[in-house]
Amino acid sequence: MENKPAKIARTALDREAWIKGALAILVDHGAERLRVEVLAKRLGVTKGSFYWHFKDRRDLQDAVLEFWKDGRIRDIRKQTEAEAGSEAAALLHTIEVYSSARNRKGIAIEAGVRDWARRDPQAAAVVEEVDTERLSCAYRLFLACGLEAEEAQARSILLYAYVFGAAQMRCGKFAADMASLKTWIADRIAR
Amino acid sequence: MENKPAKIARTALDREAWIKGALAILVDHGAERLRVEVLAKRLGVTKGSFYWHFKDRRDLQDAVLEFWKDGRIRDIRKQTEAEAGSEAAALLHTIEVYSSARNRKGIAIEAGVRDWARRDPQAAAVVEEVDTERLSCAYRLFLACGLEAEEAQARSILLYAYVFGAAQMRCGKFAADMASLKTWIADRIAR
DNA sequence: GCTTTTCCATACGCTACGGTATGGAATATG
DNA sequence: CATATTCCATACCGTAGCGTATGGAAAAGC
Repeated sequence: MENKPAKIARTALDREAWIKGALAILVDHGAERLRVEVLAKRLGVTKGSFYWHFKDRRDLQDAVLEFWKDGRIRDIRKQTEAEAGSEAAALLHTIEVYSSARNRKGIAIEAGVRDWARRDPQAAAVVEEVDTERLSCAYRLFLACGLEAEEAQARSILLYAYVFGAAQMRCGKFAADMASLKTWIADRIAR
Repeated sequence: MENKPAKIARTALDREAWIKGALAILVDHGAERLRVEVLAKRLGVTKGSFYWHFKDRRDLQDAVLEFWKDGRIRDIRKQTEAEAGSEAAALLHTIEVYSSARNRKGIAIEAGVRDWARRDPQAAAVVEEVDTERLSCAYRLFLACGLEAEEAQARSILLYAYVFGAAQMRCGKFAADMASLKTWIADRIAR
């Protein structure tokens, strides 16, 4: 009936702290479970605090989406920076990063947002913006590799469809050694 | 000797009618919105009826998953039946069918279940069973095409990762003429 | 015709959650 | 020191949904 701490010394929360907590819930329990009171409890406060920082639940959701969108667009631009001649390597690197186990957290958030987008128009709009940006980045790299416009488009789509599809599949019982298979696949897509 | 008038004329509901209704809700609003009272209202009855046919909400969910699994396994086996020599065509046909707009309903249900599986262990188990069966079917076709075991595995995974990834992407703003791009991609995967 | 079984309605208690209203403690500010 | 602002707690209302208990009508069985 006590035991309030469970967290470090409480400093004042700001919007970003709430957004970070919201992302954690998104990962652990999905967008549907992103509830005001649940989030407040997670942060060790009550919803009285929440409604100080946000107008309502929708306000938080929009803030989370905006935060995610900005980060993803910054990231894809950084990942696809390539010096002349190293564009093919950048493509393989991008596939690696975006489907790597060491990017677990990012993939989990991605899955949560993408999942969210299926029922929420605002989330869908943000996902489409991010997807469009990513496809454009890959497209530029493929063009720089000397491909024709149409093949560059097709490969870009194949690249991202594979990456997101793979993250969603359960094929543990089908293939044991994923690593070498992924290498083969990445090559098939990018070269 | 039962008749099955669609909705208005009140005939006694059976388990399957509830399951079909549940699938409709799954498509329209997602697994999270698959609620007893909502479903009952959709079927024009009250939940008093529901609890006669099902023990509880979980009982319905399990029934829906079982129903879906059986259908999907029957379907993939049928789609990948191929006479000797036409295995490559069967592969292209499979890609076509599973990513086609004329399979809209099936894709929508698929998305709902796959989405559901992210938060529900029972759903996850069923999805894994279905995925494993599908991968095995594709794998057999690739082998019959003369590929080595490892490449057949890799292509099978690429095939399904692409199909499900594509269904999840929003690339309307990126590419206008999807049809020809999809043909190119299917070829890249299966040949 | 009477009883039993089938299928559904109604009513109830309970929990979770969104949003509001208001007070209160801590900190900053003059 | 006094006041204002910031940040959060508490209390409350309203709705949605789960599961149960019970009754009732209609069909099936005898």
